Amino acid sequence: MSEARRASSERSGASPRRSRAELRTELAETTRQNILDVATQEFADKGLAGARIDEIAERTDSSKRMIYYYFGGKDGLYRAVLERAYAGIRARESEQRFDSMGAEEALAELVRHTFAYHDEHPEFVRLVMNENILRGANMADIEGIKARNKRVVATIEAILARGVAEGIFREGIDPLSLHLTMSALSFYCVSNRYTIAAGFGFDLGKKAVKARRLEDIVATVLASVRA
Amino acid sequence: MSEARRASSERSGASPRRSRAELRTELAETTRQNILDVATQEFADKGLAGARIDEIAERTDSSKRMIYYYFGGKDGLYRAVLERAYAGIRARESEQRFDSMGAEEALAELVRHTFAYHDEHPEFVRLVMNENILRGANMADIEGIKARNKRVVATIEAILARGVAEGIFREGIDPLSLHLTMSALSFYCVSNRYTIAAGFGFDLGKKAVKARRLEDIVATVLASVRA
Amino acid sequence: MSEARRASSERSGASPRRSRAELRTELAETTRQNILDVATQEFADKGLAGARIDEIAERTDSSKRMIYYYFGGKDGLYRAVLERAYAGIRARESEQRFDSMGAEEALAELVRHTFAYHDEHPEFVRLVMNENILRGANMADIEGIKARNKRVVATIEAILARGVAEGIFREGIDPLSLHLTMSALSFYCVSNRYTIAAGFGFDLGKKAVKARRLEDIVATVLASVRA
Amino acid sequence: MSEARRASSERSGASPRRSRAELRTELAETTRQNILDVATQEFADKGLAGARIDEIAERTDSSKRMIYYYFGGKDGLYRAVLERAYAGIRARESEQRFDSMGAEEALAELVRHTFAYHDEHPEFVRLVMNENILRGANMADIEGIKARNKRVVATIEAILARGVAEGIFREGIDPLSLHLTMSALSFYCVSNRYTIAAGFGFDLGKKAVKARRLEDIVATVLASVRA
DNA sequence: TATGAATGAGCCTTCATTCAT
DNA sequence: TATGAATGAAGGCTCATTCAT
Repeated sequence: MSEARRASSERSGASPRRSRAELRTELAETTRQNILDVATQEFADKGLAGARIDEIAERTDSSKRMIYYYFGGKDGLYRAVLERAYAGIRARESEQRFDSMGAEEALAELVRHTFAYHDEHPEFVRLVMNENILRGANMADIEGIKARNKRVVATIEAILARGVAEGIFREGIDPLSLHLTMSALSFYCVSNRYTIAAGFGFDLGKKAVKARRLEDIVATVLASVRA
Repeated sequence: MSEARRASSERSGASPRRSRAELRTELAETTRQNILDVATQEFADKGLAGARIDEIAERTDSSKRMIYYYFGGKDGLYRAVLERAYAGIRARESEQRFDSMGAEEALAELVRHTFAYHDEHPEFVRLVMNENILRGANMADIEGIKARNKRVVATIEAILARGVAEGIFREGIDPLSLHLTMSALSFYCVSNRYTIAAGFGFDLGKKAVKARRLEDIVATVLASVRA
Repeated sequence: MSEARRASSERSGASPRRSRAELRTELAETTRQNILDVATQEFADKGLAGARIDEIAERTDSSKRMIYYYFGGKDGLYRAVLERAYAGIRARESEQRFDSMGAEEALAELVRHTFAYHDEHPEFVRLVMNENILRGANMADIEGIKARNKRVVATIEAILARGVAEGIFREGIDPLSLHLTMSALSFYCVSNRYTIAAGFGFDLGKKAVKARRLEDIVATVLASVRA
Repeated sequence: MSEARRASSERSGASPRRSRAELRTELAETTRQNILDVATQEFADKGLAGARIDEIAERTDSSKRMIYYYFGGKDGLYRAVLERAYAGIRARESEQRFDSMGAEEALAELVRHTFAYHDEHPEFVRLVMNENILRGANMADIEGIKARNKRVVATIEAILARGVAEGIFREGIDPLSLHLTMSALSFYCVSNRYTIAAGFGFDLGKKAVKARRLEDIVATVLASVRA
């Protein structure tokens, strides 16, 4: 049993008896996820145009035929990868709760969380970069993305409202604009890591460098909203 | 007369008499620049892997063979394009003078200038995105890039110092970190325009939207340095 | 049915039932051999640099793509061709038995056999010529070639020993040197056929001319070893 | 002044006064010879198909244009190279005199001379190999080659006749066949040097190995004619 | 479902050769 | 005569995709 399949089994638990149909479905799902895992790495690494179906297939536990069987082709696979990547960030963010904190603390936490997500998921960042290279050609196919984003903006809006009520935030701040600021500052640290390193000798891959930068980002965001 | 050739003629002036060798050299330079112009668009549009030599050649005033004659191959052409793109931003920034303004005004101007450069040169932004996809593989070949960046950081440092002297800026602000903030906020508006549009229904391609966003960015940067 | 496929069928015999995998493997082997057949002719005809992959592919029962699938590229194909050519001469020579004859008769037979092999396999001769033009760049990759040659030299050594025992051969003859003499005289008749024809009006392609030349070669070799 | 041109000047002597036309002719001849020198190396090294006009031009004291001016193209250059190579061996052999020696000594000398020429002119050997790969396509264009060869055969014939008169050689030996034997044994040591080295671990590039082989060849040839 | 074999279109590159000054 | 620039044809190779068993 391959590592991927074992991991999948554990994930799904080892319920003693399942029907054949169930097992088949689970196997198929395992195969799908395994392909998506590999494809995510490849597309994130080299972009859509640079990735190779053959290479993806080879690093998979299954075969090239399965890619076509499950995803129809390279583009379909890419779309599935992109969709799952967006689903990932959605899942995570929905877990977060900022209601119990003060507005400033909540906003700082949100910045830290945003930064961390980008930092821990460079493959997501790189997929988004690639999708922008493609001028967002596949974004329409992704369901629920606007809904999720609205929730994020609403979260920010709520925090801003609390801050205004607390008398510590300015009024009239556009929550979407603030979201873009937070995203831009987080995204850029990952997306442009290599040209920054080459251009400034400033390596954002290093933990300490990253931590310092994060604190500057938090300070910047907070400063931008303070009354 | 193609745009490229006209540009070249203007560049060289209209000196009444030139030697054969000079004319030949100029013609060659015209060809080179024309190829670079087209290649810049293509690489910016589709990335290194996605661009097609055939397509570049076709849109050129010369032929595919000339690309190999002057640039050795696809990679060589890409490197030349990247290098010229960085040379462009360097040339422009060196023209700027902020000495005559007050610190706050100077910083605001610098932000606006940075934003404008990115906005007016999406091909530069996209080339940098692509180069980051390639993990900066070709950055080492670009001369003078660190020197230019040091100058930019020095400019910021000077403004910060003036602001501290004027009593309006905080002390201890890292000029490189501030530069990254300014760059990130400007870069992101161009680089992630498409996923932002699809994800938020927020079109940063529109003039008014862009202007509003710029003012938020200026405000954010200023807020981050104020005493 | 193409010649290559028929040959393959005969080789594999006509066992009534085979598994799918076996059939697939056999089909693949047929394709491989067919490509090698055609490529052998082309490389022998025009050398490595002069041969054209397109032309080879066209004369094949399969396609250009398959050449890359099985052999990786032009060089890989050339190496496979060279290896099979050497394997061919090895297979044939191992069949020969000279033990039952007198030493002189055995040596004469060996010369005739060597001559005949070169005569009947001009493509082998021309491949070896080409490989020498390449300064033996691909010889290292060919397995078993030294072992085979040692056997050939050992055969000669045995014949020489018998001849000495019979009192008809001189002592102290180097078997490798004698092998080179036999090879040179045989090889040259094929390798230099065209310049000999043009230079002397002496056509070694004609049967009678060839036969006369062979007898001179046999006589020369025998004379060189006689006591 | 390039090395080649200087060498040429010295060769032609430094006669105090020459007309412009003479000088121009000499310069042209120098250019021609320089191109031929370089082309000989390249064609001998890589064969007609493997040699590159660009590379030849680059290693020349003049330019690519001159190759086309003087030789019409790649094929014309190749033919000129081949012709000059044959002219070279002709020039050298005509210097030889064997009349003053005994028949056996003369024959041995002729063998040694033949061997030495091949050994010292591997580029000639390799050009002939290549020409045979081309099936002698360019041999018809070479003038005087048959005449030269007749002279060589006549020389052998004369030596054989003397040997018969001396009572030491057999009657009825075909001088052309003997010439082929001598040529084959000499040619093969150079032409097949690389496959011999790889196949037998026997390096005919080494002086001592070569000398031993030469003595075997001399012995073989003499044995083949002895009464 | 799964696998190795096969495919055709198209990509990057190179070549011998000619042009323009 | 000489030189750098230019060219079209073709060469080697790779890609995403489909077939056959």
